[in-house]
Amino acid sequence: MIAMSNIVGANAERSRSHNRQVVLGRVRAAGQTGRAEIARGSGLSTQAVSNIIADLLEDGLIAEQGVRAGGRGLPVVQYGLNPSGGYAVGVEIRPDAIFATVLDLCGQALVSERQALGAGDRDQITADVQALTARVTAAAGVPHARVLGVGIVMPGPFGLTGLSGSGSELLVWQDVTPAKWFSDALGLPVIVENDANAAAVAERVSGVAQGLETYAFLYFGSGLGLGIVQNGRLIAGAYGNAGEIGHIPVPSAGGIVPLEAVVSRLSVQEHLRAAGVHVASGADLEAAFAAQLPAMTNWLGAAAEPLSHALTTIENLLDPETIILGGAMPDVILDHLLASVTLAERSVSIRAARTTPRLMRGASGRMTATLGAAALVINQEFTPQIAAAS
Amino acid sequence: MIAMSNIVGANAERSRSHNRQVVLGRVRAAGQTGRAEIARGSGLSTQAVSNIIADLLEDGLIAEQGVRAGGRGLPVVQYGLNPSGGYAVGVEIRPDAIFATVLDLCGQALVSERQALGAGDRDQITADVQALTARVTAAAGVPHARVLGVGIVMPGPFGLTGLSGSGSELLVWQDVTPAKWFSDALGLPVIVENDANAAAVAERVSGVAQGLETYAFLYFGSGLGLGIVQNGRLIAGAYGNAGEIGHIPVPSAGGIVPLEAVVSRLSVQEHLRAAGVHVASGADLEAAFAAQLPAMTNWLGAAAEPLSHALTTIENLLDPETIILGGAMPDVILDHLLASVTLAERSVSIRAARTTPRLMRGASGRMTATLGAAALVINQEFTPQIAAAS
DNA sequence: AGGATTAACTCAACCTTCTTGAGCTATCAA
DNA sequence: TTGATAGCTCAAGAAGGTTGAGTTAATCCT
Repeated sequence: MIAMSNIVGANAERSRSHNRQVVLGRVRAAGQTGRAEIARGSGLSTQAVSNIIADLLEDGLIAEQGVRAGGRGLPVVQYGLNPSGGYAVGVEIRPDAIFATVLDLCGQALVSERQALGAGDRDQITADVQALTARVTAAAGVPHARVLGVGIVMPGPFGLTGLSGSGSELLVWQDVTPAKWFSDALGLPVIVENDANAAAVAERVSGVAQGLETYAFLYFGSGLGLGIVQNGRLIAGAYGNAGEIGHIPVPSAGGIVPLEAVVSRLSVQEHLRAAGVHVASGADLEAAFAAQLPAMTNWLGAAAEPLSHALTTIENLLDPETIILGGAMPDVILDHLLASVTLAERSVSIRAARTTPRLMRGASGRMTATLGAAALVINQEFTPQIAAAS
Repeated sequence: MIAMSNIVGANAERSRSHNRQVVLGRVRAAGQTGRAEIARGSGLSTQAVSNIIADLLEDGLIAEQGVRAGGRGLPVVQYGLNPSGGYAVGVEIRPDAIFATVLDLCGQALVSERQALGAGDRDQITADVQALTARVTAAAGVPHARVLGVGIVMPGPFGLTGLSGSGSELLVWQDVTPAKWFSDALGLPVIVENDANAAAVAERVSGVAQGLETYAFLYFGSGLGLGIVQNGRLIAGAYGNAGEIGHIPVPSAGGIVPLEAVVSRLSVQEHLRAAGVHVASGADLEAAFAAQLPAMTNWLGAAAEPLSHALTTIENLLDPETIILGGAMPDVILDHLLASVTLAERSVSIRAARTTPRLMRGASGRMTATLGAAALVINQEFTPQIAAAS
């Protein structure tokens, strides 16, 4: 009668899988660590950790990294992640092209490729994704058995919502679950997410959010999205469309507009076009910024206030450790926005013992969504699954 | 080196506890159900479910509720929650008084009491909470062994933040974890939350959010708070202060103000006071509304737009199944607000197949936070814990 | 009406995984 | 050199879920 989320019971096998991820997660978090330390931190017995370590060594996911003497007692045999123990493929499907990349277990990018997208029909896209996946794994010299999975990024929102039309290219997927579809086509586990969520996870796997469990990523795509991470997990919303921050109302020039009407790549492009400047690429934007074109300066000035309001809203609604800005916007422009916003003086994010800044720029650059697609897979290796919705 | 959330490894015992909660959760969700149905839904074997059912029967948490024939095969032996199998105490600490209530396992309130609060020092409060807890359980005739735990509600935000001063009475707790403190004092498991979060859970246990997994509760307290539930779990933020929606900037009368400056109980009280009307209680507010005092009408008119913007923000950031309005505000006023807001025409919450309204009024009335305190305990019985932060 | 089919549930043996406690070993401190 | 400390392994044990055969009570079909 009442729907229930797909929470699943535990058994010995699932416990082991869960514990494997717990152990792997602690190895990653610590950098280098020994059995006893993991056992203390995870609530498992030393013996259990020992057995799992043996498993992980055999699978090549971790490697012995010397011995730490330091204190009293038997020295610690240390283990760390083995970057070549597993790889993830990230695929980003944009309207005009597909990007793909390969990440190792430590989040290092090995190769990245781009392929123009022809007709937008589903079978063609599927074939292109298959071909590109094969190409990047071959180029990286990664054996198929070592590929942990494929992350795929498509712009949201998902399903039929009041925002459809802005995400219209998604309509071709509506009779099948994209993750299932691609998993069948590729013969690998597949995770599908929107660009903002992927970008958020990218920063956790190899960017400025390493070690953070709760934060938000404000992603400049065609519009504006927010990837929300709480306790290391993405907040999806009831229908997978959480984080559509582009549509929140903000004050601008005396009126109220959707945030992405004044803070987004499309918005700056239109602003420049109205002034007779045509920008197509990120380089064009960077040039316009460097030249201090009045249209660019105006746009930046107009963006600061609505952006500040959005940041205040994020801070007070989500209480993140930090907010990260990134995506398809040149770093210099992101830095300028970072410097020009006013962070609220009344906010739950003001605390004496802060260790991270309230606002940061993402480290992954323009490929952040593609990297994030792969990072979703890597991140899942470290994120225990029992009791989590799938 | 990198902090890690307290995710814990699984073992046989913890698996059993997890599975118990899964089974109990399914019994609750279904109302009445049999072993095989639970097994199918939970990924456990019939035998495992059978053993757990036997446990739950012995503990009195469920009871046999007849047999369902219907289809082919052996008729289903059905089980449902046994309301008298377990109870939860809810305590709400307000600046001037303490409220307490007892809820049975089905979320039914048995007794509620109030006690004036004298000096605000910690030991006095603790003694008062102890006394009141003993009083309500005695009044409800609940044996100590059947009390599952105590939920305690104190106004947020927690810790030292940029909002301190508004929640200054919390400062007395800062050298000790309140949950640990009260747990030691009461000899029972204790959950501490803020009022908005408790109210959100109250609606899930016995209000309009039954069966919902992802929603938000906009709580009128002294200020304004938002309880955010995702997949049946509260979103706390990095420091437990998520949902401080009162501080998000909204447009009002041409300017930008914090939401709770125009939409909150304090705001309406000040608005009326400025017009010479003194309101102290909810009944006073109701009278002012019934009398259609101009000050009240003005306030309602002025509240609609900022509230609408806040709702649009919630919808697009969190993609909830619904947003619930409730708390310390008379139902008639909440209903008026519900009717007067304009829900955005561009929102991820617009979908063809909606089964719940986008906006609802809470069912728990003015005691919602106290009930919610107890509901936190009840809710925990049904929420699997492995892999969840504590 | 009566056998076939279906589905829920139980029983008992088995399997996986974690825990426990004894024992070994390498380091530091006295 | 000896004792204390702490990491780690070994082997036995315990907890709990799974499996497959068997029982029971309905409906379906001839």
